[in-house]
Amino acid sequence: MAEKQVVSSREKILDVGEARFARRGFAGVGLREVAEAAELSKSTLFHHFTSKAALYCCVLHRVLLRLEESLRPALERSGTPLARLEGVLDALIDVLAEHGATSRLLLRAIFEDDDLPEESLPESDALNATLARILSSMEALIRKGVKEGQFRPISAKHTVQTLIGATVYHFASGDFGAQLLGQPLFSAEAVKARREEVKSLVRFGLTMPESAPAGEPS
Amino acid sequence: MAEKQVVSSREKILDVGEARFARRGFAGVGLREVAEAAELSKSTLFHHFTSKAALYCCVLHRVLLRLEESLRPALERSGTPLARLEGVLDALIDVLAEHGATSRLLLRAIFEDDDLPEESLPESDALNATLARILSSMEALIRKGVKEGQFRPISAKHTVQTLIGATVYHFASGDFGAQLLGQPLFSAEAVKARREEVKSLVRFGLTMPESAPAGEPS
DNA sequence: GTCTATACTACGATAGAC
DNA sequence: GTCTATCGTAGTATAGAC
Repeated sequence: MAEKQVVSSREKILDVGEARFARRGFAGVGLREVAEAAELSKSTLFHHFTSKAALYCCVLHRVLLRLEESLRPALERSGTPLARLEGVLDALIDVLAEHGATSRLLLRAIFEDDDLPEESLPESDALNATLARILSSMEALIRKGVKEGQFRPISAKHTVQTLIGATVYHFASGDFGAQLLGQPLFSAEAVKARREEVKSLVRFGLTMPESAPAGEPS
Repeated sequence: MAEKQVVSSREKILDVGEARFARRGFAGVGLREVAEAAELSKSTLFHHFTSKAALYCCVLHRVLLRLEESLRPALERSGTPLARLEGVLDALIDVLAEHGATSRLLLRAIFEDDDLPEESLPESDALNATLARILSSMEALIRKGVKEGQFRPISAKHTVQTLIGATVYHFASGDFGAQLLGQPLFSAEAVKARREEVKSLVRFGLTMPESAPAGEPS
C-alpha cells in the first residue's frame, strides 16, 4: 500500500477541473486556465476528453461516485430508519467537509441544467444514473421511517430536498455562509456544529413527537 | 394608478438580465445575448451600466430590494416568534414562487463569490448591505424565540442557513427538483406542498417539544 | 501522448457619428 | 440615448509535427 504512483495526466486534469469548476462554474472556467494549472497544453486536454462539456461531466461523475461510495456503508447498515438516516447525514457531512469542492460541484450540477450546451452527452447519462441511485436510496429510507411510524407523515421527496439544502447548500455557501456563521465553514468547530444542528433538526423535526426514537417497531 | 407607462430601456435591460443571469449565471451570459433580447445594441448597455459586472450587481440588488419589501410586513408583525417566523416563510415562499428567477439569482449571489472579477464595485456594497439587513432580521427573530423559550436552544445562524436551504435552494433546484418531486416546482400544488412541509418542519423541529406553540410567554 | 500553430467565433469594452 | 464600426483578447476546437 501507499504506492509511490505518479498521477496520470488524465487524473491531474480531473483534479484541476474539479477545483476550478467548483469555484467558477462551467462557463466561468477556460480550458487555457485548466491546461496551465495541470501543466499541459490545451491540445492535450482534447486528447483525453472530447470536449469541455465532456470534461465537466467526467469531473461531476467522479465526484458523485466518490459520494456514493462514502454513503453506501451508512445506507446499507441495519437499524431503525432514524439511526440509519443519522448515519447517512454523518457520512455526507464528512465527505462534504473533507472535499471542499464537492458541495459546490453538486449544487452546480443540480441547478445549472442548461449550462451545458444542448442535450445529453453520453457522459451525462452515467452521471444522472449515479445521482438517481443515491437519491432513491435516501428517499426509500425516509419512506420506510414513515411507514414504520418512527417518522411523522412527511413527504419523503420534500424531506430529501430539505436535507440536501441543509448539507450540500450549507457547505457550498462559501464566504456568505462563513460571514453568517462568523467562522470558516470548514473549520472543525463549524463542521461539528453543523452536524449537531442538522441531526437535532432531524430528531425533533422528523420523528413522531411521542415516539421513543430508539424503539424498534415490528 | 395603473399608468400606461412604457418600460424604460434601463428597466428592460434589467428584466432581461434578471432572466438570463438566473438561468446561466454571470459568466454564462453574453452581453450580445442581453442586448438582442432587450432589442438594443450592445453599446447601449454600456451607456446605462458601466460594465457587465455592474449590470449584474444592479440586477441582484433589484431582486434583493423586492425581497426585502415582501418580507418586511411579516418581519415587523407582532405575535410569537413562531407565528412571525411562519409568516416570514409564507411571504418568502410567495415571492420565490411568483418570480421564478429570484431563487436562482439569490443562490448564485450567495455561492458565486468570485465569479465577479476582483474586488467590490460600488454597486456591490449596497447589495451586501441589503442582504445583511434581511439576514439579521431573521436571525434576531429566531434568537428571540430561543430566548423566550418557544424554540429549542438552536443556533440562530445555523437555522437561518437551514431555512435558506429549505426555501431558496428548493425553488432554485430546477429540473432536478422537478424530477425528484415528480411535478413542476412552481405548480400551485407543489408550492403549497412545499409551504406545508417547511412550516411543519419548523413547528416540530424548532419549538420546544412540550411547549404549546400558541402560548404568549412573559 | 504531447506539443506548436492556427481557425474561427465570441467576448467585454470603446470611439465617434447622429 | 442609440447606433455602427472596431479594438484587443480569449474562447473552444482542430491539424499535424514529433
